[in-house]
Amino acid sequence: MNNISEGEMYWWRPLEDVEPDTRGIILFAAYKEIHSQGFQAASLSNILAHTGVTKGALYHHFPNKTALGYAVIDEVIAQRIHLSFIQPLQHFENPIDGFIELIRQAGETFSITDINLGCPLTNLAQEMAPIDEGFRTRLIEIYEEWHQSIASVMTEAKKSGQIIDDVDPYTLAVTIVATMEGALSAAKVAQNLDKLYHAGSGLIQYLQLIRKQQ
Amino acid sequence: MNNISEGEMYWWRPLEDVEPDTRGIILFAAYKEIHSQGFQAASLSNILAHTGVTKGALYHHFPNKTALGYAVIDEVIAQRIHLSFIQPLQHFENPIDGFIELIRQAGETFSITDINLGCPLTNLAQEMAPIDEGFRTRLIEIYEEWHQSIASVMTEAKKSGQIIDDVDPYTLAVTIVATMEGALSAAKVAQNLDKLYHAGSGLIQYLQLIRKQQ
DNA sequence: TATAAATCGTACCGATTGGTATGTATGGAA
DNA sequence: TTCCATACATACCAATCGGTACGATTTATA
Repeated sequence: MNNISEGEMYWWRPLEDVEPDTRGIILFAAYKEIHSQGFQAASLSNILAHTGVTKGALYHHFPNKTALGYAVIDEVIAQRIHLSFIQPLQHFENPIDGFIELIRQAGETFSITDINLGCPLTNLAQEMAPIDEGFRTRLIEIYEEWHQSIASVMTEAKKSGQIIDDVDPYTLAVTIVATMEGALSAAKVAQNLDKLYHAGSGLIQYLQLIRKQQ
Repeated sequence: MNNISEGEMYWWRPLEDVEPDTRGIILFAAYKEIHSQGFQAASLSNILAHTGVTKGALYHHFPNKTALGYAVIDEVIAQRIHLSFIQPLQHFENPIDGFIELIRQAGETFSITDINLGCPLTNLAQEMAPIDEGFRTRLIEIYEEWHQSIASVMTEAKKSGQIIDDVDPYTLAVTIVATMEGALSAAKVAQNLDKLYHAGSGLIQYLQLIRKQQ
């Protein structure tokens, strides 16, 4: 019931403790570098310096910087969004309660480091969507899956009479994600959690208001 | 009432038709370059190539690239946010109706170019807030003014019994801005206006629900 | 008109960038 | 043992970056 296992929300931490091969080392170092610096400002030299891997190894596993960026999305970011925000939806018995709990947990689980770095998905989307179509298609795919997952949960909730009739599930899904991302964005700029709490409780109020009273 | 004069919403267009001096030419070219490329990726050479101004002129008016970026915020972006989003609030006689109209007009006024480029405030905030404190302080100042303006309007609306009691004006303000920015962000990635409409109507529904029925 | 200050133009610089060329070490298949 | 692909390591490259030095020219002031 609405549980998120500990630590999954932390964006910069490795998800698994298996000893990674060279490719995996590069990939996660690139993820961290891109997350903190952005893709364009991400320096291959920095990645190599942090890992001890040489440039020859990097260009053996990835044809160029762009391909490395694509791999980071496909093999790191997509997985994290799925694990932290999409999978938990499936365990909701009541989506309104579930979302409220999800938002509350996010407020508690996010560290100030996470806030300052921002959501890796939003960061990359904002930076790279207008510039590179390969990035954009990969990123909208993640967003679309997220939207659809929320929408389907809300459709079920509507059928079972948990939320009021004049709510379009997909519209609600897009709105929820937009507000959550806007909240994280505001917190990132302010460098504290207050804005996150405010926008979070505003979103919770919205959710409470669309709940059908019986 | 609730009118936004035409064109003000368009982000890349000059606001006034006065013949600008060299400094003004550089400033607006820098604004466009930064808006489309981001600050770090913004190339001084590009700005010079687009304007015909030489590097000597640029470094006569601005000590370095960072100072140019600060000036763009102080003298271009702040003005635009104020004109497009803060000033219109003052003419609301009913803030709920006003906001709904503001959102509707935004949906009609924004061009696809505006959407693809994204909100200049959000773009800079996301990119530069974690990196440069000078950028960050300038940007949160704009956000804070925006939040406070909405909050004060909502406080009045609450006093006059237009919105329900269990609404905190400042919380509402942060939520509205977060949702609007998240909506623009989503539309930017999707490169179409659908997501903007969805998140917009979701926000409108929220505003309708906090309206006090009499 | 003389002088100083403001406003540029041009040429150059060191640093960093992503990318490449080429060498070497290793491990399994024939 | 021979062979060959995989997996690196090292050295180098052209391009671009922000920034500076300094000369030239225009404008304001006295």
